[in-house]
Amino acid sequence: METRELRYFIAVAEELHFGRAAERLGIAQPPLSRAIQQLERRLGVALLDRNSRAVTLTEAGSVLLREGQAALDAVDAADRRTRRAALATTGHPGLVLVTKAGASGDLLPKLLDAYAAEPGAVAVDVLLCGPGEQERLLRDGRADVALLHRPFDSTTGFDTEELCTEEQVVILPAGHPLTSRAHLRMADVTALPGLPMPRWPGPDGTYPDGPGPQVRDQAQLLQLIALGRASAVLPESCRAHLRGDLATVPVLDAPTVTTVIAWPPHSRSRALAGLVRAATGAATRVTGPSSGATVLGTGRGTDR
Amino acid sequence: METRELRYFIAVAEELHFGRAAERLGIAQPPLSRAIQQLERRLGVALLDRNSRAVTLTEAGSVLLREGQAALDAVDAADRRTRRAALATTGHPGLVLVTKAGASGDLLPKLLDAYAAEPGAVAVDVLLCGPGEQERLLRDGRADVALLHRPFDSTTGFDTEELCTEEQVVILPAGHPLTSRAHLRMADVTALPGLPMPRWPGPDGTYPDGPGPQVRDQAQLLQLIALGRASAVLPESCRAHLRGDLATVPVLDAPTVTTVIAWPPHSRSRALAGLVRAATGAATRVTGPSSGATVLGTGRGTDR
DNA sequence: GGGCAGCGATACCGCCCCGGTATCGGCCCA
DNA sequence: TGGGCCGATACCGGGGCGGTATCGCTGCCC
Repeated sequence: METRELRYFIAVAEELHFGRAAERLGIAQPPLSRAIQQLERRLGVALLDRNSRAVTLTEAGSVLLREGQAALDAVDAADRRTRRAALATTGHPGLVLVTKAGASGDLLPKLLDAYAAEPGAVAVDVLLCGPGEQERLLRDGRADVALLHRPFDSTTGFDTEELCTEEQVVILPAGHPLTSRAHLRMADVTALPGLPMPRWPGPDGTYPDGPGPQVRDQAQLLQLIALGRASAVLPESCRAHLRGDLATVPVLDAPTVTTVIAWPPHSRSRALAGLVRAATGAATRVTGPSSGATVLGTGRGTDR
Repeated sequence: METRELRYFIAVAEELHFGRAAERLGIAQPPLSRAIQQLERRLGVALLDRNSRAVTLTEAGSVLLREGQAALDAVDAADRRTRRAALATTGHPGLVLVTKAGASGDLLPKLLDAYAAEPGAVAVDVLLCGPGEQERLLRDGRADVALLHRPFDSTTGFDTEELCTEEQVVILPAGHPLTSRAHLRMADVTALPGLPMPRWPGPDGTYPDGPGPQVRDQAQLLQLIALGRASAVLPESCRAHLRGDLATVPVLDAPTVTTVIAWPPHSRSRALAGLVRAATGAATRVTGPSSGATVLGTGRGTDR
């Protein structure tokens, strides 16, 4: 199976329309029809049902859609990481680290400084993105390593190393009555009158229905809170860079947030290994030597 | 980048010899040379150093070797799983479960029975393989789901669900002096005179240097132990089907073995989800409802 | 109900690219 | 210095890819 065939099939499977898929691919419709037929013939599998007037996926077709997307991501990753590895010897962007905008406020600079101080360190580009986008970037090679936050981000499919854990606090407008309290519970803050929790976009970029303002990043969120239009529960480290018109109160029963460093399990480059080592070192220095940073490697036993 | 180019490059990168790589690929050498040159030109990256008389990988080349192998595995997986999905509607092998030969003696039949009893269950093929092979099979689509045993198997890159945990025992020839002991420690069994631990093949199929007989599977191992040529530490569940000429003694400080069910994180087919559900159910019934089987899903939070 | 529009399939054609054979050029070794 | 090994180059033939033109089918609408 060639990647060209996969790209073609995925375009048709997503559009469910040969004409639009061909346009998206920048080719004419007849070669696309023929390519899909060839793919089906070579696989010996019907991928699409063409009851004229409607194209639908068969069971096998939806399997190929999911698996093919993963495969194309892997091919893209190979391309991008190879290019980056070549540039790293002469130019700059040796590694790309991705994290959510606004998160890990003080950990990230410490981590970067610690790695930069290592011998043989390469330049690290930092990529900031919205929630839920990191996994995709890591999978298709636009990033090499990510800072993820359990339990909000899924870490499945990646190697991870824990860096630190923290409690969460609720962010409120300065002067809000609840800011006088020493601590709160989730039940106190989930349905604050006039201060709904915001809505974040899903993986497809659309917003779920419901109350609360739509936000894309943390800056938007904080501004809305300062305006008295929303509230939010965030890891306590966000207090370090908070604006003066906001206040925080610990939330006792909010889930603990664990920051982990994550990377694709097969790509154990020298540069990446160094960054991970620097990260765990920096984290132990932040949180104290006895917490954070699990050291147990991922080595296979010599046994069964 | 086309999969043909990737296959060609990987062949050359592994052989480090254009002639042999071409032979392995079933083509002549000149088209192969040209294809690699085109690939390098299109990427704008030198992948190989040809100091006549020796071909070596550049830094970028070794990145492409690793990433390309992962990408080709993903493409192969897409191919195989699509074919299997199509056959499942009419024919037999709906899911392929892989586990190490000899392991999970009583859990596996319970799991299969529990799943077969579910409505809409598809046929499950069971594939037995040697240690360390399961991850590869899962990655390239020859299997859909695996039973892995931490800490021996690496679970990185997969979604997992814990099924059960067990202590380990040492397997000795019946009549060995130590069999009279109620329990032992690792220090007692690592260097038994005349009964060395066996050597298992590495990922590349070769055996590490050192003492001890070479074994490929559990049957070979048990026969060697019965002959008084080896000893081994295995999970206690292996006692269920042990031959009469072998004896076991618990090893108190051997690492606890956790059996997990693992699958590629992106392939959440209906059939697979059913099998995982049946597996966790069967495991809770085996180990008691309060242990085993973590229920916490991998869902992304709506928050960041 | 017949014309029409939309959509995928088919037919045919030209060109590029892949793979093959023959050969060259450099290097090590005898 | 000649021979052998190995990768690169030159050149050729065929298959496949992509393009245009057209067909066949099916709802829809006047």
